[in-house]
Amino acid sequence: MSERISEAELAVMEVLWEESPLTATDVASRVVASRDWSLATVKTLLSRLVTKEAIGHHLDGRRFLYSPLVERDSYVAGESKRLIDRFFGGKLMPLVAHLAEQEELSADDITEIERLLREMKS
Amino acid sequence: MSERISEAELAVMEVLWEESPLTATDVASRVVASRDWSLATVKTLLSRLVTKEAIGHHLDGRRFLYSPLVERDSYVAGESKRLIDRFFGGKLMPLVAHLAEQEELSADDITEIERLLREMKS
DNA sequence: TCGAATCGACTACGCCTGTAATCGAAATCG
DNA sequence: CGATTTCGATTACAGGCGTAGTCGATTCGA
Repeated sequence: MSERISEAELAVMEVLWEESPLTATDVASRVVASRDWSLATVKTLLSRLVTKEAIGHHLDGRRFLYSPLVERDSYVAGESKRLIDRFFGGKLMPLVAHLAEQEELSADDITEIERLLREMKS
Repeated sequence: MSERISEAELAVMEVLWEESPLTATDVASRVVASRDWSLATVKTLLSRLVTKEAIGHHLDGRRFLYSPLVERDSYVAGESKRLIDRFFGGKLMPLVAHLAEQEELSADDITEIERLLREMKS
């Protein structure tokens, strides 16, 4: 099952998560906004992602249209869980505490989170 | 500044964060509890960590004693921030919301977080 | 129709990572 | 003292990753 998606590949995934299906050229032109890559590089990343079954492609005339097979939400969930498992014994609370200590959450942030939690309880 | 610590190297860091200074052999015997590595492997990881300046060593007789140079807290903070920046636009709230949606938060977790937030407000 | 552009496939190549083995110097054991 | 163990240092090597170039086929433009 799902191999790990690398940092560079992730930039490609983000593009496809935002809009799909896209051709390799379309992906490249969108990805170039954030990374200075050649078309060839983007093509390599696309084919590696196909191999990993993170994205799929189907022929449209003589080129491929690429689409994500992995949902952003589930990928993000997996990565979040990895982090929390590795560093916080699988518990979210210590993460929140940790972040709270590090960066100061604004009073508004706190109120917002509290509201969210209250909603979640019902 | 600080190069990235790899997954395997992290297992070594965890040992040293728990107890230090330690000799290579000591680290190896502790790390073997979780990963099935040879002493040689642990030594390689130690020397790579020294190169990366994630740990330091000083001679004790004819061997080295190794100690972390990077604090666990600041490393974890960095990794957490990376994740939150990459996936949640740098804001904590969406992470909490996300985990809530994935149902990775128990009712107890929520109560605990609420208590924590209340403390933080004062 | 013929050259130019484009496509996907394949190849390249250096660095990092995981996982060790080996080597020479030193120390310890007998 | 000589043999064995133990250290750190050096070397190894395959696979993944970042970053691309090249090639053969196709299609498009003139």
